[in-house]
Amino acid sequence: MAKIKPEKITQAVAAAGRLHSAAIHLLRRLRQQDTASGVGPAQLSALSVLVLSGPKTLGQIAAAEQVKPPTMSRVVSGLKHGRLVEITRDSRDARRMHICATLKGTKLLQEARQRRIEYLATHLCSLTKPELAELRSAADILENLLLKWQ
Amino acid sequence: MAKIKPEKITQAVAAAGRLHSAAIHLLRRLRQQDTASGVGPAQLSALSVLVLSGPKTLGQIAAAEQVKPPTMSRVVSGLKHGRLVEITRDSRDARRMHICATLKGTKLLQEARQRRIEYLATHLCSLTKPELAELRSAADILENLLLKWQ
DNA sequence: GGAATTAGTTAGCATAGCTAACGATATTTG
DNA sequence: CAAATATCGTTAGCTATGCTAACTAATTCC
Repeated sequence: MAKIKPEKITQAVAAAGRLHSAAIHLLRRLRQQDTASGVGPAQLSALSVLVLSGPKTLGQIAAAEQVKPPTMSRVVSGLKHGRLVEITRDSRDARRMHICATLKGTKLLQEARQRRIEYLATHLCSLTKPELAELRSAADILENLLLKWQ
Repeated sequence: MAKIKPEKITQAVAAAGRLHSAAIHLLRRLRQQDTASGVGPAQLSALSVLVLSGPKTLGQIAAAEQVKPPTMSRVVSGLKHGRLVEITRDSRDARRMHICATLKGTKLLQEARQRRIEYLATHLCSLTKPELAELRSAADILENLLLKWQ
């Protein structure tokens, strides 16, 4: 590990505390919009993986959601029961399953996502343009960092 | 409602989408650090309200956590069982209870928070100073907005 | 062919969310 | 003052989501 200036650590800790708090409070608000979707948070989140990144095996979704396979097994079972996903066996490896969002599932997720984004965007409109640009840029920096750190 | 330029709405929606995604991915990472605390997420979060904002009634914590009273009743019961909070009756209104973090609860929360913040700060150190400053500023803008919007 | 590994499931437990219904206490009102 | 009403919290009972341990089935490795 490279040596890091103490000054930078101080700044990083300060930024971390604020980011942490802001992210928690933001998501707590947006979560309220999800009740309209009629599916639970875990199902909605798993569905978003499928819709945004295409078909996956059960293990892949579990890894993406940072959850153990038995948990995801039940979540997927719920999605299947609601006809939000379709499941096919892998022709080469019969242990694996390919899980794919149905049209109904895709629509449901996009509507849920739109509710969250519109709700947030409405409130963001009370900011100035430079503030908005700053938020967008900060979100990009953070997403980029998260991609790297695993 | 005041009229808003279409251009601004476009910017707001773009910022909303990125913020949403960044916040989700960030908290998903940080959440992993909490297993070390030995208490569930709802208990930890309720405890943070008490430690950061002082003693509260059950209804106040429920409102702060955006949860219904029966849910918070059970969460507080768990905290009490773990001796993380202390409960006293209101002398003026016997229906109300004052819930207060114990020393043990305060320590536990501060350690849990420190694990999250240190973990995040370590990774933030790979950013440049201007990027760090931008993140901090964005978090401030967002927190300020969240305070107002209720 | 047999052992080890891998993918997913089942069983059983704990935590957390909800609504409905209840008890106890305060407050308002006739 | 007494009765109706409102408020605060709990209990009961449901669903959803997280885990580990133990299992089945399929594949891969020796």
